[in-house]
Amino acid sequence: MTTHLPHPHHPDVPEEINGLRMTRQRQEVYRFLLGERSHPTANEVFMRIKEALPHVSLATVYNCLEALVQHNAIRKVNFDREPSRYCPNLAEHGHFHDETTGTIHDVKFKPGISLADVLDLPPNTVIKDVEITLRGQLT
Amino acid sequence: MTTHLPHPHHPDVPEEINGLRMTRQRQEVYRFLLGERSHPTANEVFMRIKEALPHVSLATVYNCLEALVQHNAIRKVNFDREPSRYCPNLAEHGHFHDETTGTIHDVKFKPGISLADVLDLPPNTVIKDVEITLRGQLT
DNA sequence: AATTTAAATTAGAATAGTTCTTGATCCAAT
DNA sequence: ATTGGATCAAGAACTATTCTAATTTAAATT
Repeated sequence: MTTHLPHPHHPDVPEEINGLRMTRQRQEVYRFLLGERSHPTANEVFMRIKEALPHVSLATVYNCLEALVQHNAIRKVNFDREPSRYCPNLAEHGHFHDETTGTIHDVKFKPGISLADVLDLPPNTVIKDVEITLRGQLT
Repeated sequence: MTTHLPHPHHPDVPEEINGLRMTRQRQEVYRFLLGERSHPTANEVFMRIKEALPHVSLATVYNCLEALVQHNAIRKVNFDREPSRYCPNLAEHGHFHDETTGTIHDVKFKPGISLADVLDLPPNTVIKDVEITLRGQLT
């Protein structure tokens, strides 16, 4: 089944991102993530965009998220084996998981610091992706 | 069903680790991990220790691994949402995932470096656990 | 040494996030 | 308008892990 909804113009979301055609569903997913700092799960995205697209399916949300990740529009973030979360912050950063509240906060690097300065990497290593996760409490 | 196997003395594995009684199953799991640098999954541990304990169950392997993690005898390591892997290296270190071969290498910090020197942590943050994952290629 | 009690183990069922399948629908280009 | 490839929807399938219930083991006590 399809939505048969009009395809309104969303001036804040372009027609295309890094070569990915922005369908109505992808727009809603992306637009919601842009306004969220809470690193929502696929299911949370699903629940939220159903308000705008009542017939959207969870599989489509997964498809949209995966497409956006593949085209470097968003990042997928994992904590242990909890449900994956999605993050529109493309700058290199880590994630602090506050165990008291369950909330997740982006953590920036101090200016001028690169991971290679810190880690004893094997020679001839090409790093394509870095993930830094911190767990603890805000007191 | 039970093994009815004798409980041989393994001089390289103590009777107790950090207050955790080392049953035969826990000994086999722990001993195998100590000799492995490949960060095996629960299933890989299971397949391997079946040679010594033919009647061991996968649930028991999960129980043993969890008990060892809880008592700080080993570490649980996650890459995205792939099956969890287990690591006997207790020193603070990261993991480099070589995408070409699929192998995982421990990565040490450069001496004298602490994460707090590198990250812009919010004030009043108590860090209980850090996980650093790198993905890339060895050329 | 027998009894009691708690912990550990096992086998299989249950769970949950994610992926897959299939058919329908949309969209761009002819 | 038609065609062909991409996208979507609904639900089934998959899989790593956890849970349940029953059994067995080990430790503590008599």
